[in-house]
Amino acid sequence: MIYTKWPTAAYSASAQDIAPCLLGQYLVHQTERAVYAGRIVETEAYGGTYNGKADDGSHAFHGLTKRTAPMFHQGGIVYVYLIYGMYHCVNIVTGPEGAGQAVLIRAIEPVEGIEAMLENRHMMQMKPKVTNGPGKLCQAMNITLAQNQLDLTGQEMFVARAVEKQPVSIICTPRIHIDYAVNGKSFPWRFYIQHNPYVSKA
DNA sequence: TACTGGATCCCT
DNA sequence: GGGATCCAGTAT
Repeated sequence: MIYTKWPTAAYSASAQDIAPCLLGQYLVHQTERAVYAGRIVETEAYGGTYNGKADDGSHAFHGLTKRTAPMFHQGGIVYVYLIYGMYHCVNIVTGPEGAGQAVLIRAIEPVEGIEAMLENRHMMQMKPKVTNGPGKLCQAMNITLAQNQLDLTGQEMFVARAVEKQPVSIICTPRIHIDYAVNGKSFPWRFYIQHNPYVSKA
């Protein structure tokens, strides 16, 4: 499959603006073993402010640290982190240098490399649970800390344009699993494609 | 040097 | 509803 890569300029806007734009686009990870590609169906924006309140649900809220450094990079790189000691989450860094913003990819619909995805997930047949969650899609697409800070203008990982054959409805809700965030808990920064079976539950 | 808890997942 | 599993961040 031929993919048209997003240009650097596409990552200069804020996370909350880019998060819904990523829906329907392809996330591609090219490895020696397989080319993984998935249609992004669910995202969450992190960082910045909403109604004048800082996003205390973001890793960037406490400032630049060793772990969160990629979030403060200029938009257009990947931020991968280890969660609960056993899973990984992949984010698209956005905005100008120092902004501390990123879009978490919460779910994808497998497009290419499906056999390898099933192997990575130890599953025998295609089901939504293969990639309907941030940890699941990373395991399926073999995304680990080895991919942290990758430049999205490179060949290994990138976002590709996709033309939607039919218009899709985008739903906007508060984000998931950030009850610890006093302010950010209610920010309407989760976006997903309505009725898509690969969207995570909750 | 010790402690705490998490942008999750899976099984019970 | 709870356990797995480990490291960054924070407190001693």
